[in-house]
Amino acid sequence: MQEDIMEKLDKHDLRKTIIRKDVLKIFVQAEGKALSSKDIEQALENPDRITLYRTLRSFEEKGLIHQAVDGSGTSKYALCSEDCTVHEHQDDHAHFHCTKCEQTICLETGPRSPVNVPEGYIVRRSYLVLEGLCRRCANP
Amino acid sequence: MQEDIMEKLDKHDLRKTIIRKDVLKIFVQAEGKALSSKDIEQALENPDRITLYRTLRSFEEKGLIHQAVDGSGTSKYALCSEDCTVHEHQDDHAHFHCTKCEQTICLETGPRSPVNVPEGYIVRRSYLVLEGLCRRCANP
DNA sequence: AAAAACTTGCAACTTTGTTGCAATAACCAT
DNA sequence: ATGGTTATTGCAACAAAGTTGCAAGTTTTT
Repeated sequence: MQEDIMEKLDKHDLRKTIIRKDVLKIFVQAEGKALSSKDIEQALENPDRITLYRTLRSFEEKGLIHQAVDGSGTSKYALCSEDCTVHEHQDDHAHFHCTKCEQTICLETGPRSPVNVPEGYIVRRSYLVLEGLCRRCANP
Repeated sequence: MQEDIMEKLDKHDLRKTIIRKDVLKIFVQAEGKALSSKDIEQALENPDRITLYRTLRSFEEKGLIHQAVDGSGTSKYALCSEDCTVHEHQDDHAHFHCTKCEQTICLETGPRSPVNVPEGYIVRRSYLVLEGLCRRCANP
C-alpha cells in the first residue's frame, strides 16, 4: 500500500515529498469520499495550509484527484479513477452531498443523456449533484 | 412593472424596503441570468455589502430566488419560477456556466432520468451544471 | 400616532484561498 | 555517493466572500 502510493506519485509525475505521500494516503483511505482542504488539515495535524492548497492543485493538475462540485460552497476533491490523465479528466460520475453531515461521495453512474443547450453554446463538461441525506443521517 | 415588484414582495411576505425593491428589479431585468452578490453590488452603487447578503438570504428563504450551483465557487442566485413557495423550491432546471465570461444562465430543461443512489440514501434535490462556452464567448 | 416587529448599517471577525520569495528537499547525471 | 538543477516548502502578507452582534432606523400593525 505504501508502494501503491509511491507508484501513483511516480506515474503522475509528482515528486515524493512527505506531505504528498500523507495527503495521497488520506485520499486512498477515504475510498470515494470527497475531501475538503479542511478535512485534510484535520486528518494531518498542522500541515502548512498553503502547502496543502498547492498540493491539492498539483494533484488535480496531474490527474490524481478531481474536484467534486457539490454545491456546498467549498472545494472538495476525490481520488480519480485509474484512467484520468494529466490532460483530461474522465470523472463524469455524479456526486452525492449530504446536507446534514456535509459529506460528499462519488456515485457510480453511467453516461447521462445529453441536455439541450441554446444554439451556439459549447458544452465541455457537466456536473450532476444529488443532495439529500446519506444512510447514516437518514436513519438515526 | 414597478407594481409587479411590489406584488412579488407582498406575495412572498417581504417588507418593501428600498434595497429589496432595487435588488428584485435587477433580478427581474436579468431574465434568467444568475447573479452573484458582486454582480448586484456593481449594478447598485455602493449598497451595504452585509445588507445585500441578508437581502439575498431573505429572498431565498421566502422563495423569491434560488441558488444556482455552477461550480464557480461563489454563490449565484436567479429568480424563481412563479410556483416556488416558501417551503419548497421547484427549480429543477439545469444551469449553464461559461468558463470564460463566468456568466451563468438557467436552462429550460425537462425532468431528468433518475440516478441510482445507494440503499438508504434520500435524495431531496439535484443540480445539473453544464460548463463550457456561451454563444458570445464561443464565437468571438 | 404609538407600539411592535423587522431591517439596516457599522465594526469586528472568520474562513477560504492566493502571491512572492528565500530556504530547503528531491531528482538526475556523473 | 556528490553536486548541480529544478521543484517544493514554509513564512508573511494580502484579498475575497461571508457571518455575527448591536444600536439606530423603517415598516407594519393596532
